[in-house]
Amino acid sequence: MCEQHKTGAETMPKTYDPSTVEDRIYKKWEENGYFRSSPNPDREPYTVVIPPPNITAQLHIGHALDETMQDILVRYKRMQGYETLWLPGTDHASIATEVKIVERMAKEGVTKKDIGREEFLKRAWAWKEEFGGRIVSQIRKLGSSCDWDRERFTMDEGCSKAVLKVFVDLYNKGLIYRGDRIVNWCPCCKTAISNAEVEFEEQPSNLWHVRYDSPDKSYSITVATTRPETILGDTGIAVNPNDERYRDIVGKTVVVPVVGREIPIVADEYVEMDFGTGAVKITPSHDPNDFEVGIRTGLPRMCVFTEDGHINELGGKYCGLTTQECRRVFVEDLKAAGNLVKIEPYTHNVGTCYRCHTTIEPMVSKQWFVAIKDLAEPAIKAVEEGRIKFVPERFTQTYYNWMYNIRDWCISRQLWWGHRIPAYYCDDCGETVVAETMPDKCPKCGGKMHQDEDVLDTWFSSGLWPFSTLGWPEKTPELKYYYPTSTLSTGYDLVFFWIARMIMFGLYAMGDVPFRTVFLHGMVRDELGRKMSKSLGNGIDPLEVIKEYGADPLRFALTSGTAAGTDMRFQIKKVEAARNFCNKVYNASRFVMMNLGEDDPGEIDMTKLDIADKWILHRLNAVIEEETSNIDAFDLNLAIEKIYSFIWSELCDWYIEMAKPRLYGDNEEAKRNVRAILVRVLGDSMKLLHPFMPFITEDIYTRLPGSGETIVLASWPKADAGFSFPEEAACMDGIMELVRAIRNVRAEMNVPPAKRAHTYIVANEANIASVREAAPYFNKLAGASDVTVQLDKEGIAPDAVSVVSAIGDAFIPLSELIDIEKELMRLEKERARVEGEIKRSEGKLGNAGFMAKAPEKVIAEEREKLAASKELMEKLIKRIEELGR
RNA sequence: GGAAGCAUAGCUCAGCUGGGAGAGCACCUGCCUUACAAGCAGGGGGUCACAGGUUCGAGCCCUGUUGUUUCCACCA
Repeated sequence: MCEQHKTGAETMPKTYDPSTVEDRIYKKWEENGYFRSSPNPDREPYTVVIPPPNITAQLHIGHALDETMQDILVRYKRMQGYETLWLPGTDHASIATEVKIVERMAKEGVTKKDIGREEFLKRAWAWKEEFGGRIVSQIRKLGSSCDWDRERFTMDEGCSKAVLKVFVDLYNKGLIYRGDRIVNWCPCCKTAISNAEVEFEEQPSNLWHVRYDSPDKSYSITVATTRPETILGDTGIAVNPNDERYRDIVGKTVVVPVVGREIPIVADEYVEMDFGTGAVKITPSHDPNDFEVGIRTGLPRMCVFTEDGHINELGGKYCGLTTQECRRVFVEDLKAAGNLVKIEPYTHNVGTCYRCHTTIEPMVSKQWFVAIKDLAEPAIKAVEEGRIKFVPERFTQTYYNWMYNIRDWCISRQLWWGHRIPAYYCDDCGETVVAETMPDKCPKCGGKMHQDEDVLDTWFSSGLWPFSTLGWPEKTPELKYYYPTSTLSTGYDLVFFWIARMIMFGLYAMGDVPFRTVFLHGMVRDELGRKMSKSLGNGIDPLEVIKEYGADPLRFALTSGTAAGTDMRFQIKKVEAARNFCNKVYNASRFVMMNLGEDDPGEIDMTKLDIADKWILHRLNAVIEEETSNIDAFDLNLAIEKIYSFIWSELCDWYIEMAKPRLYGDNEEAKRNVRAILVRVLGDSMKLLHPFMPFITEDIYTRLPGSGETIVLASWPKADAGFSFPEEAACMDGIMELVRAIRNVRAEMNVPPAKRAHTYIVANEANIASVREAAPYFNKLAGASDVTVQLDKEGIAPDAVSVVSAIGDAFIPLSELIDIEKELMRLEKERARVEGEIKRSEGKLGNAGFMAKAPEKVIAEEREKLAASKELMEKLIKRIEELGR
C-alpha cells in the first residue's frame, strides 16, 4: 500500500492542513479511476450530467455551489452501490465567448471583419484550448467526482452531429422555420437574441407627447412615446375602433412631424383608450406590438436602424447618428417644429441584453425560429404526469407559467462561434436546402450552394446535453443504460434557459424525459444579500477560499444552514466554522489513532458492551437512518446538520470522553473493544460525512484499520439491528442529564474545575445497575474524585450540594464551599420551574378536548412527563426542608 | 399587471406530514484537563412581522394587512 495509507497517529500533526492532502487525494482518486463508470447490467444506474460551464468561465461561487450539490448526490449514490455516472463537460457559450474574443482582438486593434470567419474560428478554438481546461481543473479543486474520461464539449464532433440531426429533423417536420419577424436585437453584440435572453431594467425616462397634423391642418392627433427616435420609422397611427374621439378620422392620414411623410390612421383593438391620449404611433419594424398591429392592419414596415444601433439611410438627415443621439436631436427638431406637446417624466422597463446589458432594439429581421408549441405540449404533460419532479416543488409553477406562455424561439445568431446553421441557399435561384451536409449543387437548378452565415443559439446545443453526451444519435450502450438521467441539479435561474429546453428536446428526440428530478438551488449572494458582480467587486473567489481553508470547509459552508432553492448569503465566518469542524474531526481521529496501538482491534464483542457503548451504537443507527432519509428527500442541509452534531456533540463531547477510562486502563479486553467501537463509529461517521466533505474523510478513513484503499467506493452505512438499545440509550440520556446538572451546580457554586470531590449518587432499584456501570464516567465528566452509588442517603453529609434528576440524585459534600442561602435560592428557583411544568401538564391532561382528541401516544407522553415532574418536585421539597432546618 | 418566496435570538439562518422554540457566529463566566484554545465546561438572550380564523393544541394550516426579495408580463 502506498504511503498515504499508512495508519497511525505519527503522521498526523496537531491541526488539519487541507493544502497538504487535497491535491494528492484528488490525484489518487482520478488515477485509480474511482469515478469511472460504464454500463453494468447488474446495477441500477444513477446518472447526472453537469450543467456545462462556459469555456470563458472562471470558477465562481455559483459553480462551487452547483458542483457541490451534484457531488454530494453522486458520491452518496455511488456509496449506495449504484452504477454512478457524473458526466462532465463544457459549453462553447457562443455569444459569451465571441464577445470575449472580440474584446481581446480589440486590444490588438483587430476586428472580426479584418481577419474573416476562418481565422476568427481558429482563434476561438485556440481560446477553447486555452481556457476550456481551466474551468474543469478548477472544478477538480472542489473534489467533484466526475468521470473525466467522458468529458464532453457542446461543439465536439458528437454533440455537433446531434445538433445537425435535431435541426434537420425539426425542419423537415415543419417545426423550424425561417422568416421575417420582430426580434430582440443587441446593437452591441450585433445579433438577435431570444426573449429569454432579454433582461428588463427599470429606467427613468420621459413620455414625449407629439402632435401629428393632418396634411391640411384641419385636424390633428397627439400620441405619447418613450422612443421618439422611432418616429422616423412610423407607418401609421392606431386608435381603438370603439374610441368615439377618433371615429371620424380613422382612415384619414396625418403627416409625420419633421419627417413629412403621410401615414394613415388605423383602428386596432390593441390600443387602450384609457392610456395616454388613446392613440399610438405605429412603428412595425421596431416594436413587437406595433409589428403585430402592422400585420393586422396592413401597415408597411420601415426599418430605420442599422445592426450596430445607428440610424440608416432611411432616416434622412439623421443617418449615421446613434439611436441615442438621434433621440436628442430629433426631440429638439420636434420642439422647433412646434409638434412637441409636452414632456412627462416616466419610468419604465427597458429590455437589455443579458450578456452586455446594452439596450435592446426590437427590429424586424430574417431569422430562424423553432415553432415551440408542439414541443412544449408534451413537456408540460411530462411534468403534469409526474414523470419529472421539481425540488422544491414550487418551481413546478414557475415552469408551467413559462411553458404555457411560451413563444417561438429565435435560434439564429449573427455570430461566428457556434454551430453553423445547416441551411444552404442556391446562389442562382435562391432555393433553400436544409441538410446535415452541404449539397453539391442546387437540387432545383443545379446552381452553386452557400451555407447560412449564422450560428445557433448556444442553448440549442445545451438543450441536447443529456443525450448528445451519451452518444445520440448513435444507439450507444451508454445511451440505453444511462438515459433518462436521474437528477439534474442547477440554479433556479436556468429553468427557462436550459431545463425547459432539455425537457422539450429530450421528449422530442428520445421520446422520454431527460431526467427524473430537477433539484434546484438558489443564488449565492454576498454578506449583505447583494448579487455578486464584477462592478460591485463583492465576488468571492472560491479558489481563494479553498487555498486558505480547503475545499471541504467551502463545501460545508455552501451546504449547511440553507434550505433547497433559497438564496444564501455567503459568510466567510461560516467557512471558518466549517474549518474548525474539520479540525475537530481530524483531532478526534488523531485521538483514535493514538490509542489504537499496532493492531487492528477487530470486531466489536457485542457481549462486552457497557451502557456508553450501547448508547453510541444506538445513536449511530439513528443518525444513519435520519441522514439517509434526509438526503433521499434532498434535504441536504438537514443531513449535514445531523452528522455534524453527531460527530461533535455525541461522539467527541461524550463518547470519546467516556472511552478514556478504559483506553487508559489496563483491562486489555475492554481496551480492545472500545478501540473496535471507536473504529466502527468513526469509520461510519466518515462515510456519512464523505459526500459533503470528501477530502478529509478520505484522509481519515483510509488510515483506519481494515478500511480499504478509498472511502469513495466504501458502502454507505446501514443501521445495524444489533446496535438497537433503546432502553440503555434512554438511560444514558438520563446519566448525561445528571452529569450536566452536576456541572451546572459546580459552576454556579464556583467550584474550581480542578477541585475534585467525592460524589454520591442515590439511585432507585430500577436504575442502580446502569448508574453503577456509568459511575466511572462521573470522574471524567463531572469532576468526581470518587463515586459512590447507593440506594439511600446513608452516610452522606446533610449539607452536601445536591442535584436531583430523573435517573438519580447526586450529592457532593463540599461543606467548605456551600452557601446554604444560595443553595436554597437555587433549589427554590428549580422548584418554581418544575411547578410550572406540573401546572402545564395537568392543564393539558385536564382538558376534556385534549383527552378526547389527541393521539394516545401524545397523551401517554404527557402523563409520563407529569409523573416525572411530580417525582422531581417531591425530591426538591424534601431537600429544601432538609436544608431549611 | 400576474406569480412566488421570505419576515424566528444581536447577526446569518434551520425548524420534515400541527403536540413543550434550535444551530453557527457574537456575547458573559470559568478552564492552557496528555485528541483538539480552530478547544472544553457553564450561562444570558426569542409575544416565531401584525390581525383574525380553523383546532383539544398553531412558528407550522386558512384569510387579510404591512414590510421585503425575486421571477414573469412589458400600456405606447
